[in-house]
Amino acid sequence: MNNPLLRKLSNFIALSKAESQAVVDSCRDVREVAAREDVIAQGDRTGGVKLLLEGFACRYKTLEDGRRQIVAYFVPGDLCDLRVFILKRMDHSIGAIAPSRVATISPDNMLNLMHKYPALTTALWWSTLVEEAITREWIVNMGQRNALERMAHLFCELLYRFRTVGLNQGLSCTLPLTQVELGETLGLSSVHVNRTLQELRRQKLITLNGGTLTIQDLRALEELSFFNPDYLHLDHAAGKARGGAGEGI
Amino acid sequence: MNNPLLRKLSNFIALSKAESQAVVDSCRDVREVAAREDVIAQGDRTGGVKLLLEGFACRYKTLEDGRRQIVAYFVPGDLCDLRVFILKRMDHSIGAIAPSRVATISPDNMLNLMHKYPALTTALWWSTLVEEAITREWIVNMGQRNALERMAHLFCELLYRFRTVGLNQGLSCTLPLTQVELGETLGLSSVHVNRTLQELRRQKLITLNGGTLTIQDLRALEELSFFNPDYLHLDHAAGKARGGAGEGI
DNA sequence: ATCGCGCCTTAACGCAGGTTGGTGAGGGCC
DNA sequence: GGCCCTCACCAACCTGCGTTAAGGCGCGAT
Repeated sequence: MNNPLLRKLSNFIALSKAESQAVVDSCRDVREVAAREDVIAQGDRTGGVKLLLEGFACRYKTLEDGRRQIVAYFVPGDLCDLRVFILKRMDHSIGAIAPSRVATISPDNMLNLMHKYPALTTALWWSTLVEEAITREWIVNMGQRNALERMAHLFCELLYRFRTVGLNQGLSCTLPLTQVELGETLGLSSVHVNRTLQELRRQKLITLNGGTLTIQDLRALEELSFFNPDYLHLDHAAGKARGGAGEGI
Repeated sequence: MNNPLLRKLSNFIALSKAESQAVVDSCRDVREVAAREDVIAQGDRTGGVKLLLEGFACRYKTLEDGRRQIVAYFVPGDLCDLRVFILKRMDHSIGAIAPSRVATISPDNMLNLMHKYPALTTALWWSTLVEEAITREWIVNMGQRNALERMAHLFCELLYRFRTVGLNQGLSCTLPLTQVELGETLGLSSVHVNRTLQELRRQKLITLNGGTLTIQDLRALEELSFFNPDYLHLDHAAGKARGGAGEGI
C-alpha cells in the first residue's frame, strides 16, 4: 500500500481489495509540480479533484494589497476538496511548497467511485470532515493563542498528520517551509517567526533546519500549546466503522 | 416560501415543488433554544443534522484554560454540518446567541432526501462549500487584517449572508451580539472591540446598538476591509445550475 | 573566483492591542 | 424601594509583535 490516500483512509476503515484497487486506478492522471508553483490559481475554473501523492502543498488566499495567508497545508494523501467542481471558480489558490506529484481525478471518475463503493464514500467524507475540523482549529489558533503557542500547536498538528500517512521518522518529519511562509501561515511577521522559533529551540522543544522538523519533547509542546488531538478524529480503529452511517451519500 | 433553507438554496438552484416539499417535511422535529444555551456541546455524541430556522447561533471551541473562540456564525437557513454523524463525538460546541428555533433532521431522513433528489443534494453541497469558504476567509481575516479591517469585513459578510435569506432590512440587520462575543469572534479583547466599534462609528461607516447593525456606507466598508464577496459564491442565477455536475453524490 | 540572490539572523524603535480597574445606565427580581 | 447583574464605555499603563534596516551564510550562475 504505497498510495498515501489509502494509508490515510485505512485509519478510519478497513478497505476491501476492490475498493483499494479502485482508488489506485483513479490516480492515473499524475502531474509533477515544482516547488513554489501553483497547482490551481484563484479565479481559475474548477477542474477535477486533486490528490497530493508526494510532496507538500498549501491552500492560500491573497488580498488585493499583496498580503498572503496560507489557510491549509496538504500532506500526501490529502484531497484538495472533494466537491469543488460544484462551484464555478476557485476562490483561492493551491500551490506546491516542495516539489510534488499531484493526481487529478475527474468529476465523473469521482462520482463513479462513490456510487460503486459506499464504504469508500464514507471514508472520504470522514477525511473531509477532519479537514474542516483542522480549518476550524486554525481559527482558534489565530484568535486565542500567542505566537509561541500558535507555532507549537502547528508543529504538533503537522507531526500527527504526517504520522497518519506514515511519513514521520519518529518525532521528525520533512517540513520544507521558509520562515516567511510560516509567518503567512500563523499571521506573524517573518522576524517574529524567527524570534519564536529560537524560543522554541531555547526551551529544547524542537529543532528545525534543512527542511526537517524534529520535536524533542512532544508532551511539553502539547501542553504549551493546549493541543488536544480530538479534532483530528483519529479514534477509529481500522475497520470499526465498517457499515457505519453515511454510506452512499 | 418561509423556510429559510429553501430561500437560501433558491439562490443556487430552482427547486421543484416536490423538492421544496421534501425539505419542509424534514423540518418536523423543531426545538426552541434560549439565548446563550447550547444546542450541542463539545464531546457530545453526534446526533442528526441541525438546521437553524430562526434566531442566531454560533460554533465555538473552548480551550482548557477557558479561552473561547467563535469559529462560525449560523444565520437562519444554515445547516450545522451535513455529515457530522459520520464522526463519533463533537470536537466543538454549537450555541444559540439569540433565542432560536432549531430543526433536527435524522441521518436516515437526510440520506433518504439525498437519494431521492439529486438536484437538492447538489444544492446542499453548494451550501456546505460556501460554509467552508467562509471558514477559510475567517482565517485570512484573523491572520492578515487589523482590528478595524477585521470587524468591517465581518459586518460586510454578515450583511451579505442575511441578504441571501431575505433577513436584512436594507442595509440593516438584527445582530444581537455582545462586545465580548464580538471579541471572541475576532480574537480581540472586549475593550478593543469597543474602541474599534467607536472608530467605525466615528468614520460614519456603521451603527450598532440594541442588537441592530446598520451599515451606513457599504462601499467604504468593503474597501476598508478588502472585502471581496467571491468566496460566498453568489454568482449563480437561480436555476442556472440545474442539472449540473455533482448530482447524486 | 565572485557576484547575486534567497534565506536566516539580529538590533532598535514604535505602535496596536492587551490588561487592569474603574463608572454608569438599564433591566429583572425580591 | 433597594439589590444584583450585565453590558457599554473610559483611562492609564504595559507588552507582544510589526517595521525597518543591516549583516551573514550557502549556493547556483556566469
